[in-house]
Amino acid sequence: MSKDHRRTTIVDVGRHAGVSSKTVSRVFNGEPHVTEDVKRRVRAAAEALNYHPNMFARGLVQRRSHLIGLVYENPSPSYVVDLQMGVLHRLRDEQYQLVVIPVASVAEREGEVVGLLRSAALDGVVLAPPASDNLRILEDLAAARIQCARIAPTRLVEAAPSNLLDDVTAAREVAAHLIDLGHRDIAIIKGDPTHASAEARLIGYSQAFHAAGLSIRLDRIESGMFTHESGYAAAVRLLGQTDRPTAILAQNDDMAVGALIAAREAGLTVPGDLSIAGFDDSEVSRIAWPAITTVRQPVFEMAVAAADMVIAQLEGGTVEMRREHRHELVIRQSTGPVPKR
Amino acid sequence: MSKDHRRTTIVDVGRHAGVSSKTVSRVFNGEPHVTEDVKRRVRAAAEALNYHPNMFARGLVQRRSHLIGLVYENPSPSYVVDLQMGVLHRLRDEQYQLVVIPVASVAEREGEVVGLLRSAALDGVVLAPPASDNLRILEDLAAARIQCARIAPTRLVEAAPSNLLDDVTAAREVAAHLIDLGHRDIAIIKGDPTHASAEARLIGYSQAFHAAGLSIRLDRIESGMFTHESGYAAAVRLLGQTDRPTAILAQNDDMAVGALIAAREAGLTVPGDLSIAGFDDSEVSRIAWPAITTVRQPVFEMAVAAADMVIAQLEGGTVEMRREHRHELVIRQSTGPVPKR
DNA sequence: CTGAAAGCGCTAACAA
DNA sequence: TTGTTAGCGCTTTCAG
Repeated sequence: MSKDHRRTTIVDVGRHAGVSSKTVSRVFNGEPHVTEDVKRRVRAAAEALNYHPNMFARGLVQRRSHLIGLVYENPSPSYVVDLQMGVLHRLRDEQYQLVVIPVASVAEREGEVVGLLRSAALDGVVLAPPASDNLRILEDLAAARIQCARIAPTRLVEAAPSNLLDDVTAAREVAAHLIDLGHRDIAIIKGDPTHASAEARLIGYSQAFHAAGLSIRLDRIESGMFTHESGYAAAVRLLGQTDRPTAILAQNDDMAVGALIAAREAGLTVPGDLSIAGFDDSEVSRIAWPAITTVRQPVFEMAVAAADMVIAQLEGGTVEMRREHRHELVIRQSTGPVPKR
Repeated sequence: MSKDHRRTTIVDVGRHAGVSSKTVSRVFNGEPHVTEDVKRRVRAAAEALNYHPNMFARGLVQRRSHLIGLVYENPSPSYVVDLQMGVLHRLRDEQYQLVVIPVASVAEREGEVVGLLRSAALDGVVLAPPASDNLRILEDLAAARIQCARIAPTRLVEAAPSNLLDDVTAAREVAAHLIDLGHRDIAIIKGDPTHASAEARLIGYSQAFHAAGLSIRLDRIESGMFTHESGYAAAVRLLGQTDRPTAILAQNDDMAVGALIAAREAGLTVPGDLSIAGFDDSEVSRIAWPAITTVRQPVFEMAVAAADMVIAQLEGGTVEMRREHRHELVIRQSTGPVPKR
């Protein structure tokens, strides 16, 4: 009755079409040396029998799953969305599917990550920060022969195909923008310290400060985690002080929005009383009011390029080992001249 | 040299541990009747040989990929994020991976969807709207023996495990809220008409209008696509008229935010000159300024429950066939009393 | 241009 | 408690 009647296989299709199973295989793999007539008959038979190739059997011999992973940590939803959309954009109309691999804390479980990828039989992965900077993961990946491409790594750039971004310069530019507006007392909300970009951006800020002859005050640096809430909390701490800064540099847009809300609750107008700048140019920076001054990071484009690099490796084409992406200062309404005393 | 030296298999592990391959298989599958000592030896051997099970071989005999798909259309990023986070939350620490299957237009390619799932060898899928309402897809899924669970379907509720939401009542409640505030001229921005919820919400609105003795004006209904931009465009059309409405009901939060921006550009204050309400309670509704009055749709919880239903089917447990989820009117700052003449 | 045989790495069913 | 045998459905040789 409910006996699991065997799925239809290439053998069935072959019999139905009057050819051998191997010929059916040839047709389905687009191999040459098959008569048009045979092709047609095989296709018709497959259609009639509702045949669908079995990925396991195929994968077992070819060692290919046609699955590509995207490894990321979770902090900023808007960043993750851009990332995914980029990879999916490149994968569209391509014979690959995307498996999402969120990792709670790459730093804490670097040893397990590749095991996970391996057990999912992924052909390749796109590594977003901070996994893209993790040496252990790169090594394990190589050992497991899983192809990869990296998004915004900050070191070991030659180790694997990389999509680079000049975080330091970008950070310097936003900071310089605030300084140009006359700000001298600028606070910083740092991102998750396990992400190398947190350090890189801090360096960029400090270069701008230095160039303007400003000294960096450590008590003006608060730590966040790239999340909305952490940005809010950090801003509350900064604005609670009696001598509050006149501007805040947040290391991403989500934290900048958090700071914006904290400022609003503290009765401060932005940018009248306080200027706020973010980083990323994610959707929230445009939706917020006032819209947030930020640095555009071409996340979508980097994700497209990374997916492209993975596919190129898989298909054996020529692989671009590094690609530089350009940032861009985006001045919106959240930054303005320093308030007069 | 670069000869692809054979991967290590259970046979190798068995030899190394002095047992048969079947015993190794037993250990790796946690089957009973294996001595502790043997287990230990096998584990050690596997470790020493850096053995990793081959998913293809396993899948070939067990017919299981341990892959679960999430099928959705693309309109609202915040909705998709909640959806994914919910499914991933349930899958965490579970032996399943998530494959994301964005479909540009379910209506246009309903015939291809299941073929796609099939070729990715998915064990089960979570269907988000509008796929969750698509009969053809449900049928194909059944034929392909792919388990599924649905998010917010509006019909054929018995056809497959469903997570239900009372869209009509929810819509009626937001509309009633505006009417209570004194609004009599309320415009509507509809969502994508291929999503059944667009119709359901419109009906809810109209019931509230009717109960208040208001007639629904067709020229006050604009069509959007659930996207930010479409909401903006629709609002521009509505506000361009000389006798503009005093309130707007947008069928989701992204479109509400679009309307908010259009209002701002038109020099209108919200809610002073114009009230705006959304739908979903997605993150943007909280971030926007003023924060948007909306109806909370427990997307995350529905996604968790749907993933749970899929897993239950896969593991052969008892499967909940329907689960009702509660909405909640969330009043924020974007709605207020009707402006005085 | 097409087919036959062998085997990918694993587990189900049975035997010992 | 452990091992043996026989495939799962496909592709890779190698012959015809």
